[in-house]
Amino acid sequence: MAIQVYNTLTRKMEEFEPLHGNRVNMFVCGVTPYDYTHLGHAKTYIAFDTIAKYLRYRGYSVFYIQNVTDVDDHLINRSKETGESEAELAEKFFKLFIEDMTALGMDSVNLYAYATEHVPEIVEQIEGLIKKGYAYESNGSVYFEVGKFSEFGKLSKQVLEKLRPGARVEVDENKRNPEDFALWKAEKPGEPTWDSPWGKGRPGWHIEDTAIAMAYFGEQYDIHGGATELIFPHHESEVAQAEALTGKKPFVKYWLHTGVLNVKGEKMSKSLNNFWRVQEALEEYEPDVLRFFLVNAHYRSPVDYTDEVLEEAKQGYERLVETVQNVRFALKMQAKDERTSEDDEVDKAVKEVMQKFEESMDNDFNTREAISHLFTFSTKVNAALSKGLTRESLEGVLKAYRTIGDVLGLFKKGIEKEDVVDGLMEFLVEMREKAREEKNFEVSDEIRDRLAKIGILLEDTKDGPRWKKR
RNA sequence: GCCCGGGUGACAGAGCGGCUAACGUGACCGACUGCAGAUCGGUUUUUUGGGGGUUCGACUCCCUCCCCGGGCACCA
Repeated sequence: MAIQVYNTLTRKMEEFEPLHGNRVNMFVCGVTPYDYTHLGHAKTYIAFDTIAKYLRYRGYSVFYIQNVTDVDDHLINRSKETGESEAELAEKFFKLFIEDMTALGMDSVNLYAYATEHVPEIVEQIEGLIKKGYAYESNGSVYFEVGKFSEFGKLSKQVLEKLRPGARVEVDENKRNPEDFALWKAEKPGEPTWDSPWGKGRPGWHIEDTAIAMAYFGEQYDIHGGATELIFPHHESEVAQAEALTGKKPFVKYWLHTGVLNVKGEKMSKSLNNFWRVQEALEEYEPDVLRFFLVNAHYRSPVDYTDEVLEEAKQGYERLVETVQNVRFALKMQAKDERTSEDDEVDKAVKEVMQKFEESMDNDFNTREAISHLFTFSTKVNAALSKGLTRESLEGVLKAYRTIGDVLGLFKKGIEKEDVVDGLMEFLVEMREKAREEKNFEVSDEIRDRLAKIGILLEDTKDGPRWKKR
C-alpha cells in the first residue's frame, strides 16, 4: 500500500508518488528569527520532522530544506528597538530556534537556506517575471501583478474579486492594483539593502521561498509544508510566482498544512501575546513529553493547549516509557531460556504493531492512530511480562519501540542504557533489601523516601527491586 | 461579506455506508504488595450540534440552520 497524503491543492487524499522515483524534495517554511520559538512553531516543525522521518523509514531519499527569513519587517523593527543589527538578531534567534527544536528531537532538515544568501537567485527570478510581463517596476520596487495570473486563488480557493471587501490591503500608490504584492522593496533609510537592477533594496516576503526551492529542486518539486495560516497569501503567492515564471504546473505536487496550536480557543501567536516559549515549556516538562503531546494529534488538526491536556500527555507518555523500562528490567533480571506460548503471543503482537503503525502512518501520517496501537501493544507486553519471556522476544519488543520511537522522535531516554550511577544504586538497593529481610521497614522506607526526594523511584517487584529516574 | 476546517462520552480525541463508536486521561472495584509504586483484569457515561433528504440501513453521503476555530494581503 502506498502512502496517502491530504493535498491542500486538491482538497483530497492522494496517493503519494514523488516526481523523481525515490527522491523526495521537501520544503517547509522556516522561521523569521526575530524572537523566541514558541510551542505553536514547534507543532509545525515537529510535524514535518516526523513526516520526513517516516518517509525515510519507508525508503525515500528525502532532501528537506527549511528557509530562514533573515531579512523582513519584524527583524528591522526589532533591530531598531534593541540596537542589534538584523544579522546579529537573526543569528541569535536562529541559534535558539535550533537549540529548542533539537531538544524536541528535530534533526531531519538537510539544509537551512538563508534568504540573504540567495539574493542573486531572487533577483534573477524577479527579472524573469518582469520579462514575462507578470511583474512591473515602480519607483525602485517591483510588484507582482496578481490580475495577470488567471489561476490566482487556486490553492486557497479564493476568488480575487471577493477578497477585496474587508481586506486590509496596505495602501501604496506605487502599486497598480491593491492586491499586487512586492517582489522587491526599494531602499528605505536605515534598512539593510542589496544591489539590484532596480537600485538598492531588499526581497519581498514570498519570493525567497520560490527562489530557494528552484535553486535546489528545479522548477517543480514534491512537498511544500507550512501551517494553515500561510496558505493565503503566502503560499498562494508562491504558486503564482513560480508558475507564472516557468509555466510548469503544478509548482508543488503536494501542499501539506498543519493545524495551528490554540490557547483557550484562540491561535497561539505573538500578536495575541498568549504564546508559550519552548524554553519555558521545557522548564516544566520533559522534552519527550512535549514532543509526545505534539505528535499525539493528527498534524492537520488544530490542537488546544491547556495544562490538563499536557498533564494527560505526560501520564500517557509515561505509561509507554514505563513499559519500555519494564522490558529492559525483565531483560536484565528474568529472561527465560525456554520459549512458551507467551513468546508466540508477544512475537505476534510485535508484528501486528509494526504493521498497524505503518498502516496508520501511510494514512496521511496519522500519528495519533499510530500511537493508539502502541498503547494496545504496551498492554499486551505488560501482561505477558508477568509470565516471563525469552531474551529474543524481549529484544523483539524493544526493537519495535526503538523503530517506532525513532520515527516519532520518542523513547530515546527509555531505551538507552543507564549510566554509572548503576553501581551506586546497586549497593543502596542491596542495603535496603537486607533491612527488609530483617523486617526493618523503618530503614528500608527511609532509603526509599530519601531516594524519592532526589528523583529516584524505587519499586519492589516480584522479580526483585528496581529503580528509575523520574 | 467571502474562502477553508471542525462540532462524537466527565475530559481529550480517532475511525467507518451495516460489526462491542478506537486509544488515552480521570473516577471506581478487584488481583498483586509489609507499605508504596508499577502492572494486569473489570466497571463507568455517548442513538456522534439541530432539522430535513438519499438509502434496506447514516456518526459516516447530500441540503439547510446554529455554534466554534483559521484565513482574507503581518504570522509556523
